[in-house]
Amino acid sequence: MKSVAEQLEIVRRGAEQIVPEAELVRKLERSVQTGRPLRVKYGIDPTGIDVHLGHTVPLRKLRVFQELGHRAVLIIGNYTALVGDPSGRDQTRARLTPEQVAANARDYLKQVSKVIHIDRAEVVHNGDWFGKMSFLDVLALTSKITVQRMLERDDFTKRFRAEPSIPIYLHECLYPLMQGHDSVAIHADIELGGSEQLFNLMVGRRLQEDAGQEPQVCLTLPILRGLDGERRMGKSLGNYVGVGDSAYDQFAKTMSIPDALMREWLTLLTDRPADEIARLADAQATHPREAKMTLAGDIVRFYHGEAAGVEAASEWIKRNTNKQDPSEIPEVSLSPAELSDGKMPVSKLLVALQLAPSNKEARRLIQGGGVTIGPEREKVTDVNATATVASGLIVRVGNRKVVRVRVHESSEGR
RNA sequence: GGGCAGAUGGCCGAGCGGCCAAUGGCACCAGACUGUAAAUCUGGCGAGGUCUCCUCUACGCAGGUUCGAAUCCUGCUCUGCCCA
Repeated sequence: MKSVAEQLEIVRRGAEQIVPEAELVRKLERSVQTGRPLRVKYGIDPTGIDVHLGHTVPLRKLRVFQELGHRAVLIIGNYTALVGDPSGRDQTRARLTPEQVAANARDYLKQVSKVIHIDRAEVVHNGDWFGKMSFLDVLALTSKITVQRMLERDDFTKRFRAEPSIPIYLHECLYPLMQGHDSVAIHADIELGGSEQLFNLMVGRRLQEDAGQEPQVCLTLPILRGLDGERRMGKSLGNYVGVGDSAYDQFAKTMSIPDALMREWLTLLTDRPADEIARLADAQATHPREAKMTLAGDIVRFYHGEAAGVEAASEWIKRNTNKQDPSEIPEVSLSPAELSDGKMPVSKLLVALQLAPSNKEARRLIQGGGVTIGPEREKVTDVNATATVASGLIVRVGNRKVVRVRVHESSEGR
């Protein structure tokens, strides 16, 4: 086991706040002396499907604790998911049905296992204890916190003060209590969370103290900003890189982030040491494109392995720097019945190939000069143009969407 | 329970009887530039068509007034504020 000082340094990396840090030191000291690992809690609510890089920031920290010999306790918030955490939101979350939650939870675990050592983690569902609570138990829990305290929460305050104010439902106020109670249930030593979670984490401390437990240390991590470099990474914002994305997608998406975001991503998503990150993030020392490729490579390697990282990089160069067609062009089948005399209007072709959502949109794309056809990349300029269509014909919209046509040989339905 | 205000396209937000598929901003798509970065510029941004024009659907829901409604009236649903 590493020394307290060493552990502290590793744990601190990228962390936003550790409250109170002195207690963390004490817990680590005791752990080193007794050889007993700390219980590090991280909870997720199975509300969506895609785990993205934003989620991996705390998950990576959890992994770090595992590698230092501590115990990861992963809480699947199957019960809290029914409430919906208001944190970091300015709106009420949609509530899910228990069936959806169960399905999501399974999916989550699979994805999460790409980041943490799942076989060494303790996985618990908070429905196990919340499902058994009586109304009296709930009342006891709610009597532990005042409305005033609840309103201290930044997001509640904002919603309360907004003009016109945004509704805050009572069940949302229960969320922090539930999350806090989880800490009591599992005897957490440390709880990880995004920086917007601080309030919830602190409630955990309070409830643990109340229950006669040693309160947990709260470790918050910055909220990762998404591809747009502005807003937090999120599925609903469409600015995310999923851990389940293909190697190429992860690479390409990472390459599209604003330069200003690189330092943040390097710090939170890679294991590179601080001095190296400083060098990579300095445009004088490293060409930003090279730095970004290093970052993208790191990310892809983590999820897809060494070979995939190299391949994604060369594919990216091929497509973007050299402006060539991708190595693998998806094929789309076309029935001969759609052709007349082996031809069809280009606008309809785009719709049939699902390169445009509607005929109208297809025409706009042609007008905009975004449509090219064939190996010579002949630009289609006439909205009413007709193309001779045969298997193997390559159709492009913009620089990203490319499709190869395949015309069925037989007109038999299949 | 009562009073007042509000609900408009992915979001914000104008319009307040015809010229409204609805000003503007954001987001998004395509083009130029480029490092698929940023910034900037151009065009587009409900759907269908025989596509310089026509048709359909749409301004919370359901009715009504009118030659004509996002705009007026009635009821309903939801939200905020105030009072009880």
